[in-house]
Amino acid sequence: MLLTGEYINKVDDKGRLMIPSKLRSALSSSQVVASKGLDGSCIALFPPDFFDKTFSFAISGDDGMQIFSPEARMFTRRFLSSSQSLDFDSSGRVNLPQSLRTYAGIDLRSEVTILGMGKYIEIWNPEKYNELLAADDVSISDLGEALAKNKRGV
Amino acid sequence: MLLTGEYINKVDDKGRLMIPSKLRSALSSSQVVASKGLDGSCIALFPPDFFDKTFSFAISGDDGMQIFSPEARMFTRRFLSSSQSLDFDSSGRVNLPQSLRTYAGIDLRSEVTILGMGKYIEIWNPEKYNELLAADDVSISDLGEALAKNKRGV
DNA sequence: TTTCTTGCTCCCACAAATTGGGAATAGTCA
DNA sequence: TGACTATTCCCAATTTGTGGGAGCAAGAAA
Repeated sequence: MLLTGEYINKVDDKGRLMIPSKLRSALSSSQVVASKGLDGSCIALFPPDFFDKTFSFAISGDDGMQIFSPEARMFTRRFLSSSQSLDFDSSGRVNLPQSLRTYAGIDLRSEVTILGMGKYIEIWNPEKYNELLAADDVSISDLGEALAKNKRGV
Repeated sequence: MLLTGEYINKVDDKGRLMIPSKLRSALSSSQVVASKGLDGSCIALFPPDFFDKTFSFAISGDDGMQIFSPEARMFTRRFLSSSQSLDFDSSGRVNLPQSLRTYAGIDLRSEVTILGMGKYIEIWNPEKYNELLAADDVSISDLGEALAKNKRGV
């Protein structure tokens, strides 16, 4: 099921964040893998099976040869090493690790923007998120048109 | 069946909006997908199959490779992440998510303009809608002529 | 003009989601 | 080793969401 919707929630004073129930039920898993986001300073949460399928090529690869690839090693260092799996507590909250919170600029007791990105979730400091949107002011319509064209071309 | 007509309805104090029965019956579905509108700050409601066909290319697909496209990620963030599917309740109401209401400037207990847009529905803050119309005062006839010419050209 | 039907609004009750706090466990430092 | 701090887990209270129903209004038919 697709993860969609935009939500604003607050990190509590223990570093816990409530994941909205709509996202939780779309996840159909009591775990997520948290890591640095691919764009800018945010936190990404992946369903475990999607994470494995999508990123594990960098470390394993069927033949195990990726260990001789400098790019794969760098990707691992910059991205995979920051990832860890998190469990939901009985109220649907996850404990965001200190290191990722620092990376994303998310303090205790602060608000965050939670984005359903289809296959995964992004968690943003609201100000940083707005900066990202403002930095790139192509209209939604133009962006979609370009993408659709590109897709047809491929 | 085409979605047509212009209606004024009121959002109730729980954020629910009655969709006029003419639009509901033209939809022939007990669900819609709500998202940010493509022009300006409004809410768009799409029949689910139309939405999937038209927009979800950026997030669906089992290969997950779109996750490595920065453009696809940006499109997802700006447009798809705001989308959620909504069910009609037994009285023909849908619950407009807080984030979309904020985006469109629609408060609880306020009036909205509902537009049948052929394949989909737009929901506007009436003032913003009037501003849009006023800002772009090309005649309907000229608009139609330009569109028709464009179509032939392609 | 009256009656009937359908759509709409408002209100209430139940269910689920969310929040906050407290107890227990694990970890750290002196 | 003991005390202190941090972390995890769980429970209870509150808030919010959801669905249903009654009543009103508007329009159609007789």
